[in-house]
Amino acid sequence: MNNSLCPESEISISAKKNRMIMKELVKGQESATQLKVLLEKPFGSEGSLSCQELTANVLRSFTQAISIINSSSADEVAHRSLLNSGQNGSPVAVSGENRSQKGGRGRYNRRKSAVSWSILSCTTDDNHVWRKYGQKGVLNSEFPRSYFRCGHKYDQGCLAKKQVQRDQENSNMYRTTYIGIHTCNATTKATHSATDLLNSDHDSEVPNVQDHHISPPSLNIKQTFPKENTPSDVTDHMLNPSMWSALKDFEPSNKPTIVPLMMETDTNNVDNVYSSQRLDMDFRVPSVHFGTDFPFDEGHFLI
DNA sequence: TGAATTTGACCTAA
DNA sequence: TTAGGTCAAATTCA
Repeated sequence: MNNSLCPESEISISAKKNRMIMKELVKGQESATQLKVLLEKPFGSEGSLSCQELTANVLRSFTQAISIINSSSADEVAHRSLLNSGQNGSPVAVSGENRSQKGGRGRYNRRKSAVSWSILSCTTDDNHVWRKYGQKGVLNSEFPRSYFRCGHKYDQGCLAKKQVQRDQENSNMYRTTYIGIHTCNATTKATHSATDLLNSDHDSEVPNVQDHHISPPSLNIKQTFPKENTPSDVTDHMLNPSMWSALKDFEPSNKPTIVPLMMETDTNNVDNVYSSQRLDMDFRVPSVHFGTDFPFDEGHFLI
């Protein structure tokens, strides 16, 4: 079996992924624009889509874009793993194997081995089907943390998970941490959203924000990469700067221009965050790692 | 009655 | 030792 990749195929796949990423980002932009229009309307005005639906669309577009970006990374890691396994490949402990006989429970791998990012939002809807598998109280937080796995874990082997917790500072908001990438191809709306589940707590006095439209939608997305991903690993899969140039130049009718704003970078260069402040929305775009030849000194985008 | 959620016990990593 | 994450039996829901 030949593991080597044809350079032409790589270019083709990369171009295709770039188009897919662009498509998702444009969809997110359109939803965000609709959201802006909706917010500027007098309260109670009818809209084609609700605030929550638009927020979910924006989130889904970015999630999909992240998935596409990181699928390249995952492919590369898997490829490297394959190559390395022939030399010094050591078996990785998998949850469920070598379990102790005590209650059928055993060791799980708690290492942060998948890409993760968190968002702060007034809704937890993201058009994925989630199954709740646990809830725990968290130290120094009055709100419990709920644990969800993808509803397609067993039928499609999707390992995506998320953790949802009410924000300590603003109990109307939910801090959702996504762990791992959806490998399932279904984005069917869950019959019961995570928000519903969280709001179903009997002792909860926080109203259901989905029903009351209390606060303007706010998304705060912060993406982190596993520590195994060195900066060089990450930059191997960065977006081509030309794509961002194209994105910057993309200006459909009635759509605001994308403008680079400020960039937040931490010292490890594995947890970069790009954000934008626009209108009354604090809207953070999942971090994307650029090469040193990236044309912008600043990396936030006004959508 | 099957599917989904809740919840306490169990386990790992720090 | 302990906080956080997961399991799985019990419970609830449709």
